[in-house]
Amino acid sequence: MLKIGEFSRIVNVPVKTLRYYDEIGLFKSDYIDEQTGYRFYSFEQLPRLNRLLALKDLGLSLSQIDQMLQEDLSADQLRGMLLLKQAELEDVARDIRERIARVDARLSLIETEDKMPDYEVVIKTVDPVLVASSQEAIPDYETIGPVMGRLYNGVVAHIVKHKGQFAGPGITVWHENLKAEASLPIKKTIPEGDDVKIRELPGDQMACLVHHGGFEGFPRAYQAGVQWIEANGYEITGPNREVYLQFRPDGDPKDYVTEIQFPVAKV
Amino acid sequence: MLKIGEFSRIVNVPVKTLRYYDEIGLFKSDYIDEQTGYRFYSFEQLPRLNRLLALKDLGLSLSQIDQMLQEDLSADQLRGMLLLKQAELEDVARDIRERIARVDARLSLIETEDKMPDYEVVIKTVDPVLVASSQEAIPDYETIGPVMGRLYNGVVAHIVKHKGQFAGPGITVWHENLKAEASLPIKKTIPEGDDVKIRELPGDQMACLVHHGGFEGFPRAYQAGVQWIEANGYEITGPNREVYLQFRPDGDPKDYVTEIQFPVAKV
DNA sequence: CCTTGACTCTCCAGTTACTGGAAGGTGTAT
DNA sequence: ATACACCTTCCAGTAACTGGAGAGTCAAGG
Repeated sequence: MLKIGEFSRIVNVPVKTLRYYDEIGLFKSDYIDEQTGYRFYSFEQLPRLNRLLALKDLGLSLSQIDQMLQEDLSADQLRGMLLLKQAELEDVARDIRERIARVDARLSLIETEDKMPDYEVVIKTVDPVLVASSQEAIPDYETIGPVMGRLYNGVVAHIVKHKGQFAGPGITVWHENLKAEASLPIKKTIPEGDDVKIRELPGDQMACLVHHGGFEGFPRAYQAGVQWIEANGYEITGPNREVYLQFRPDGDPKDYVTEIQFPVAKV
Repeated sequence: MLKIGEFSRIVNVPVKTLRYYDEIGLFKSDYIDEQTGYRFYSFEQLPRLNRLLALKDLGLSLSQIDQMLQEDLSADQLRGMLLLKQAELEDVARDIRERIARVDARLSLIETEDKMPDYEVVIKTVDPVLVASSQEAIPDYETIGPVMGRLYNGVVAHIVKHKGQFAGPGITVWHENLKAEASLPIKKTIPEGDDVKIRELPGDQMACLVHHGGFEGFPRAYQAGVQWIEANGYEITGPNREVYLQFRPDGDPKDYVTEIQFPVAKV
């Protein structure tokens, strides 16, 4: 019989930890002196503790270990739990690799610009949203402003006409060949019009960045977004969007806030 | 101004989390209605939150992020923190890889034996220990018993003669060519004898396994140890040891408990 | 004007696997 | 007798939330 300190030295597990395992019932002392409360351990307990430690080394949680230490588990059950853990570890490993890549990307940005990047890109999952929208190809860059104004005015008019309820800020979806889809989220569906369609913008994983200020700053923001996507091993999988979080046609462009979203997937 | 729920939807961060960040002072709401206690957020706060989220994506802790969000950090300081994090992530990645290897090894053991292995190997750091020891080459396997008996008796006699204090169970160190060193830990140093030397067994990282029963079972235990060491990417770096945790010459061999230790290093 | 339902608030508890410390009892060597 | 190491229990703290209770707020619909 060994006192807790002696046992601790043999198995190289802190006394506190042994007491903790005792408390949660994972590894009980062999015998407790009723007078003093001293815990005593025996050599017969070594195999169980060693198995416990080996399983802990695999990264299993204490409650999983508790299960695996039950005597009556079949080899198949053991295999199952280990396979599960294996998959989990692979996930974590991938995660860490991606993290390292992101740190590397940020470090090289700091090297070139000598400060934190101007735009922060975050990946988030965007929910599907019901919108009324109208689209049109933009002939050239100068006409973006007027055409967008016309499109949004048309959609607003259509929603108002059918007593629809607005549900959020405007979203422009940029299809190929400079075709812009001006959409406004609505709470419930309403009839379609000649130009105004009702549809659901699909939810997706998006790389998002926020631009503060007028539209003249968009090219730099887009560039930052595309750069990040490339550096972090994603690829663009569909039309990108602009969400006009803060915008009024008569407001000061300095106050505009726009979120630019690119649907992405890991390469 | 946005209520917490609206803001939460835009940034895709749970309301609870925003309140938590507010509480710890990492990301305060812009304004709080004194009447109702409602938190209000503004679009101007988006950049800070996005930077926060981006840094969180790198795996930084909230307190590290808090530091990095200070305005007055130089590019060098930022670089330093990121480099630190990078190194830390590399460590974690290595750790995970080793863990995966251990899980794989155990899975293949289960495949072949259809149950948990008989011997559990754990890596632990063994402290240096002061011993009195005596060594001798063993001519062949049959004579191990008598020779070891003679060696240990000699060491015991020497320690008793010099009034040394025993400090733990006997340890046999197996040097090359079947040379056995019978050592007994002592509390304080004592004079050496003709055959009995005083020395410190070095501390080391050891792969350890515990064998219950008589010495006839040692070959299987050794085999299990060596197998594990190979399968888990370690190599043996010195003479292995046997620690006789429970042993009496006149006892029942079934009750013997021996720990076999191999000094190892990652390949 | 009242009700309903969606939001919001604060406060408390729980999560994991321990770790540290305080206050007090025990065992052994000098 | 007295150090001193060792043992006990109990409480608090860690990181980053998450869940729930109980109560107050707000806007829309009947």
